[in-house]
Amino acid sequence: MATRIQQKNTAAILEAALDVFSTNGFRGSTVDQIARAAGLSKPNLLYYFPSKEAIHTALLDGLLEAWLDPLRALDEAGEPLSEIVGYVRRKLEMSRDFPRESRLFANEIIQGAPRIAPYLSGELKTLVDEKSRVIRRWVADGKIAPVDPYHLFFSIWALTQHYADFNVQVHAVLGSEDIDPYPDAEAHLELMFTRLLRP
Amino acid sequence: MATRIQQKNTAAILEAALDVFSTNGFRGSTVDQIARAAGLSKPNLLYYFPSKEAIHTALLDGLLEAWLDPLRALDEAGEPLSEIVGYVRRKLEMSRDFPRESRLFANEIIQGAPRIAPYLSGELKTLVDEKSRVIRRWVADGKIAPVDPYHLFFSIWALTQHYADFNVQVHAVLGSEDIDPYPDAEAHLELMFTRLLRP
DNA sequence: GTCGGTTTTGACCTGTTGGTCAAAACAGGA
DNA sequence: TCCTGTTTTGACCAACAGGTCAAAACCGAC
Repeated sequence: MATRIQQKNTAAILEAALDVFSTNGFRGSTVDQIARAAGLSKPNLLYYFPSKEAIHTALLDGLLEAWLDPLRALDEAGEPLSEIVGYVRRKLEMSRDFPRESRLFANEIIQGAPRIAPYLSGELKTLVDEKSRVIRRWVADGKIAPVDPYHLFFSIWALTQHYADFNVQVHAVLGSEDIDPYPDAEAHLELMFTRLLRP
Repeated sequence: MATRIQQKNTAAILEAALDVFSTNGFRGSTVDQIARAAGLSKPNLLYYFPSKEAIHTALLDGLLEAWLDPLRALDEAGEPLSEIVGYVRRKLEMSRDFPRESRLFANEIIQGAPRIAPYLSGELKTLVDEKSRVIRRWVADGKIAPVDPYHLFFSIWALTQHYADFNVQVHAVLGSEDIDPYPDAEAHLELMFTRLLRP
């Protein structure tokens, strides 16, 4: 249905918008900014998306879907500790490979989640509830040390997303733009959760 | 020097601005919004602060000072594990008692720290470098388990600030606006760092 | 090449925003 | 009470932002 030009331009717009929205927030971004970054004129951009809001929504919709995948992959049948550490690793990889998406999400939540509150208390909560039961079962079976499953998940999110959302601070404190904090971060997080959960 | 009226109004403005900036970011906030929240007219507000930028700067300056205090209190002469757990506890209390300040800071960092980059690689880095040496000494003396000091601090910041910055998500996932997540959070974090650092 | 649909653009409109200014209202001490 | 400095305000401005529109440019099938 969509022509080649349409595909190319909508992709360019979403790419540019991700850049702009993730560093300036929704209200802090302008349509002109996005248009320039996408190499289009403002009216031309508005030919592809009816409004600034629509671009933002399109980005969020795409993001929220992908956001849950790593947690979905947490397998009750697997070896508990390595399942959880694997989840941590996947989340950290997402932080490294998609930092703009992480910041887009963070911006949204910090500002009170005006547009994604239903998602949080809907899909997200449902999935977390479900996986929390898995964690509890593992604890009950003595396969991992006792832990509050909800705060376990909060910890994982906080720790992994920190490296994307606060990367400016991480680099400033480490003292060099050039070193890659992720290898050390991965080792550190693996250590943390292993020590926490080892029965 | 300042009259009673001046004191009252500048205080009201800063209080209102903290509310507005922390939930909307700098560009997302308007002077009118702040003025209304402070119970003043816009020109009246601009009689006390020369510009929107000036209000924001005043807030950040006040914040950055207080931000370092809990870390400064980390005492090399104390008992290592309880010093670190104490630091975690202080940071978590700040998250609970000053969530708007935390979000103001988070907004700033996420958006690339345009106005506080010097602080990050200056005062903050200096202090972290210093305290990292303390951590390393504790590790070398076998008083705590081996750990990367920088990533230890990142972990503490990420975990504690998460409860302020992402509190909407925390409450959505926990399922009720009314329960206070902090008691459980504190227990969880104490457990985490104890298990991580116990020699 | 021509023709229909697609894509692009310049000009424009409306509401908002940060900020100014001169004048009015309001202290409160002499 | 009056007088001087402080505080407050309504009216205003220029820049900017989101969005519209009609016309122009462009494309690919015939």
